[in-house]
Amino acid sequence: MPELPEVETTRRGIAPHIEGARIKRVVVRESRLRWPVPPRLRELLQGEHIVRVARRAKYLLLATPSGTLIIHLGMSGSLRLVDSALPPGKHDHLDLIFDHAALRFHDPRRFGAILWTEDPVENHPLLRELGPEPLSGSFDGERLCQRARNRTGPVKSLIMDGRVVVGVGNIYASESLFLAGIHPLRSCGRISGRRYQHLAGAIKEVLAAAVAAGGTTLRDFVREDGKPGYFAQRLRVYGREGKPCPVCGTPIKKRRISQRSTFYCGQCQR
DNA sequence: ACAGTAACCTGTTTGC
DNA sequence: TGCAAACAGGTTACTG
Repeated sequence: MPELPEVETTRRGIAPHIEGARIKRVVVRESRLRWPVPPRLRELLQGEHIVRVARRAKYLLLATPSGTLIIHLGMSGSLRLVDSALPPGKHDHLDLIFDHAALRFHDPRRFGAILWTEDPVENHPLLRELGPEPLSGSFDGERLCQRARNRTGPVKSLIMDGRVVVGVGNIYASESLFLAGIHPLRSCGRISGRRYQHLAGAIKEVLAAAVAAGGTTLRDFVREDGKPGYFAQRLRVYGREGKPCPVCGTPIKKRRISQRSTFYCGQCQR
């Protein structure tokens, strides 16, 4: 589910409600997520207050004075702000209960994660090797070009590699390549520097537009208030197999590239 | 060192 | 209609 725009949408939704708020209680109903929820999380968080809600790649970082709660939404996770009296539903695995509301973590597939660290969060093993933020100045065509050297394999895999650039998942990879006019199967080494600049620009453009629309809801992504994101209506190729390319009308193709469905226009993308 | 892929889960859709 | 297989937005850990 959630790629960078969905995680950023969630961050923006919850931050104003929980920054500065004190955690009254922690309820863990299911600790078997991607990794076990830390057994001592209740004691660690009880009475702490949230200093800041940040995001790195697809990780949400809830900073407290004693450490940082790291939340990943996996494929099917979402966070909602609810009345703490609202009875939990199926797959509502964890609540952080504040005075005025509860932050509720919901994740049917349990690929998500909730972790705790007391070290500087950027040193955490999961965050340490990550590439630049796509919407920051440290990501550009030159970086893509550099990381494409000595690399074989399709360009789609390059832009989905978190060590190259973070936040680009399966939907936005297809969308960015369409916008840049590059075929997803094109080999990394067979793309000019100029085209890599276009691609970097396309990634920024697509992600920024998706953030502005509140993310993409395909089936189960919801924002903190339970509403969907509206970028699905603006997808040009993803999920549109057989439908006309919005630019040239040629039917959109679908292929599997390293086990992931990939959508593109065989006419516009070379 | 790198690239490809199996594995982690549940729910929904597709195909026979 | 029913059942099984395929597939779904992510990422690590393994294999070769």
